[in-house]
Amino acid sequence: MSKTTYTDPVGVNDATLHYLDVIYRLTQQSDAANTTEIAEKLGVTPSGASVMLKRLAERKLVQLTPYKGATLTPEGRRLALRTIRRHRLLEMFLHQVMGFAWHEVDDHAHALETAITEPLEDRMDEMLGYPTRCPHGHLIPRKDGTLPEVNDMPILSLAPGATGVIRCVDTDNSEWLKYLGEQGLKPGVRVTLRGIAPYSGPVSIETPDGVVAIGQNLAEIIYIEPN
Amino acid sequence: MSKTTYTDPVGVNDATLHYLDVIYRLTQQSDAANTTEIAEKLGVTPSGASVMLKRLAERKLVQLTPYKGATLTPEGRRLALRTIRRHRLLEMFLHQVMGFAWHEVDDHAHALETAITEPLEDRMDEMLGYPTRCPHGHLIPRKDGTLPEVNDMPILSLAPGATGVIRCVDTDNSEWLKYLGEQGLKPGVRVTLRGIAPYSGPVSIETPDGVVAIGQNLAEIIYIEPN
DNA sequence: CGTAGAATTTGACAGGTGTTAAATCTCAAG
DNA sequence: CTTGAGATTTAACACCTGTCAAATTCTACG
Repeated sequence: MSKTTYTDPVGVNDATLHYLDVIYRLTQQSDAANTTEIAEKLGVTPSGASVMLKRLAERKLVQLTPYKGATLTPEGRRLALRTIRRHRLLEMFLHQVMGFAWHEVDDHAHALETAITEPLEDRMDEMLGYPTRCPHGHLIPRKDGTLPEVNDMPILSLAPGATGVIRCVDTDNSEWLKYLGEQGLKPGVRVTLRGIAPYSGPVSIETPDGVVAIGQNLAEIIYIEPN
Repeated sequence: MSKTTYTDPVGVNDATLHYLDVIYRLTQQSDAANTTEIAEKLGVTPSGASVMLKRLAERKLVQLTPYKGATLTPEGRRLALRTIRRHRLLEMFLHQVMGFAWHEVDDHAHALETAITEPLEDRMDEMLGYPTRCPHGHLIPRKDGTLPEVNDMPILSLAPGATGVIRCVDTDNSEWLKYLGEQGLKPGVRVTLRGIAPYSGPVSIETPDGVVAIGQNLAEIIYIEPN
């Protein structure tokens, strides 16, 4: 048997990569990722996550402050970014090449992200024309771990009357994605913010197909590049 | 987190599927797969394989006769055929859609075969036009577990002068595949057997590009459909 | 038929990832 | 400053898959 392996040096397996991925995403929004949040995202108990975090810390993949939270070390971040790059390239591939809808790709990509090999990653990148964003607009890390510079702003941070192009719809809720897509609210679409009703009221957005009104919970995941 | 799962009922994980896959292939050639062979194919020790086989037998996936060998149960065969179907569809996809060379696809497909989801399997099948064979000519099991009927014969079983179309090159040795491909000996090519030198001498095969001579070890993996 | 050598299994153990239940820590509110 | 709820960790354990070394079984040959 040939036993050629394209995977990383020993000890970096699926579970590890999923932890690093989740920690990376959580630390985008707060300083450190807490155990319970990590556990929730991974579908394990907090005690299980706690044990695993300690091991990841021993392996120098995360910086752990007990009772406070976890952060990635440079090596952990490297691996997380690699996984995220693969995830988002896969999403793009599934959408553009294989014709899956944008709300379907996350789950499939998740199943594949730790299994694909580097030549496959590179080939997808090439076939897709070296994309910088996934179908939802999230940035695809480059192979060197850097991220493209962008100017995405929450649509809710703009004043009514502002126009721009939707760049990112930031959620992993596939039903929300499906709905927003049906309303024409997806990356690449030029929109004008028409109004935000007070007291968490509806947000009116004008698209080429007309004006749509959505709740603020949905509106707050939409990011646009103002023009 | 949505946690949608596309994987099988509990307990059928990567390792299990790889065992079933290997046992299936080994039992194509002999009555039962022996422990040492299985261990070799999987890159584990015979004792490890022995332990695992006992567990697979407890789970009713293999029929085990101690000291004799293993056979698949109907359920084991079902899972093995599913994995093999996915492996061969992946090989076809990697070759036809993504442009990998036929000697490169086996390793990549192996890494993915236990990770892909059913919708992905179906979509690949569709994109490929419901192929019946992988790039090397192995049969792709149908979803119901049946296999297409074929009339493949070892080229060495024919008399010199016989002609036919190469249908299968039966090896997982990527160097052999590369070499045979370079010689123009791959599925779909019409060939004529020119001669077999005695005492394990070279085998002469005429292709549209000329006559090539290869060793009998290579010739015996080539199967043709006589015309 | 006996026996040596190969194949196989068993036993003892390890490492990874998870669980539940109990202990411990943190932090903000009284 | 105390305290109690919630977050976190620890302890004890389970399951899977593997290892190595020793015991066992099979088989083919003299």
